[in-house]
Amino acid sequence: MGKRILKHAILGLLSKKDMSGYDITGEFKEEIGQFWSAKHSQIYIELKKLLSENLISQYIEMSGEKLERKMHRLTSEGKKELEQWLVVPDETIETEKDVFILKLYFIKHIPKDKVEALFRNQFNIRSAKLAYLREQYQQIFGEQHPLEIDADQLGHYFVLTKAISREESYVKWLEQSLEIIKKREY
Amino acid sequence: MGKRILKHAILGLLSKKDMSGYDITGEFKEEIGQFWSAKHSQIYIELKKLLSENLISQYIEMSGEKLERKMHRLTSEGKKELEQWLVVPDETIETEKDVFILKLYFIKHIPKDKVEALFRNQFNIRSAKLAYLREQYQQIFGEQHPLEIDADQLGHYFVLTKAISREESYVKWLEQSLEIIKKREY
DNA sequence: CACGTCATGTAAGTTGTTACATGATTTG
DNA sequence: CAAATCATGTAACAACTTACATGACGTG
Repeated sequence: MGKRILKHAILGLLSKKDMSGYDITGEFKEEIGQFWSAKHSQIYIELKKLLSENLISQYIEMSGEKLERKMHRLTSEGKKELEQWLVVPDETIETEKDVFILKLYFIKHIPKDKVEALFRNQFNIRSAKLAYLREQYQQIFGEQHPLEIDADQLGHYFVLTKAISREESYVKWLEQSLEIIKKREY
Repeated sequence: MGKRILKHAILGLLSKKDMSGYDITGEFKEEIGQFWSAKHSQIYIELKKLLSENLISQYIEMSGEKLERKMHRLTSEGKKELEQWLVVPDETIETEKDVFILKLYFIKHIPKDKVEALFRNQFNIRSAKLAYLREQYQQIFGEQHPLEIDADQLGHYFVLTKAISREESYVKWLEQSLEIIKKREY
């Protein structure tokens, strides 16, 4: 048996408001997508499973004349399942896979100028991500003190600050490491 | 077509020295396992594929009287394939999945005392990991200056420092966030 | 009216996990 | 001699990706 994380991620998203498969797909392109995501093809299949497990119910909302939005709502069973899952501490943490670092492990086989190009590429991607996350933070929380943040927004606050912290640390490490590369003869 | 990352990870590991499937499994339990890993069941299958693609060759080494170690060695084709893969910059970065943060996003549905327990659990796991990584660093590099590290060890150096940096940042964020949780009434 | 987005789904293939299966070697 | 580790493999299942497939709606 797998850990059924997508199942619970969807239940969690539906706990905020009713959503269509399309809406859920969109959520995974926002901040929470920094920590979990799935493609629409997987989401539609999972929604069917959740329906058959009676954890969610479905109703149709019309978007215009003919375009159907299949909306999904947590059942009380679904809410219970979510609440139970949330409080279980995870004993193991999965490998946070990172192909760039994997490649660096084999740096011996990369020509020096190519190493610098790889670093610059990562630096650009990570910096852009960091800038985007900081902008999001500004827009949502501005200069608000964490103790004054609305309870409804607290989850969002933690996800954003964690993502920002992760990228800040990544960029810093990239800068330091590139300095070392540049100074070394190898 | 997938990105065949395990394929290239194995080619990379074999570029250092000949290894058995068991050895490779072991490597993924060491530092590089912080950034990529696979189970033995997947590794044996991948080795077969690499053999059929002529990227590696196989020979038998005896370990005792009857116990066979099937050793694998990069072919020149395999080395070429590795070197080509290493220099291609990755334009997209995959989601670094983290179930703890996913759960936190739904903090609204977690009782306050359980939140603290979840945080403490993560703190313990991450701190232990950090301590282990720092110990590894000390053992391998001691007080050595990064500019004096042997070229053969440079990949190892970057992987270790990145892992340490990641966990330091994680632990720091956990501490700050737990403080906020404790101070808030919610 | 073309293009981008909204909206849902299936099919085929790849990757990854857990469990099943077996036997040898080493160490206390 | 028991338990841990060494060593290799297969089977079944679960998770994930890419491509295929279709059609509606809104805006310039």
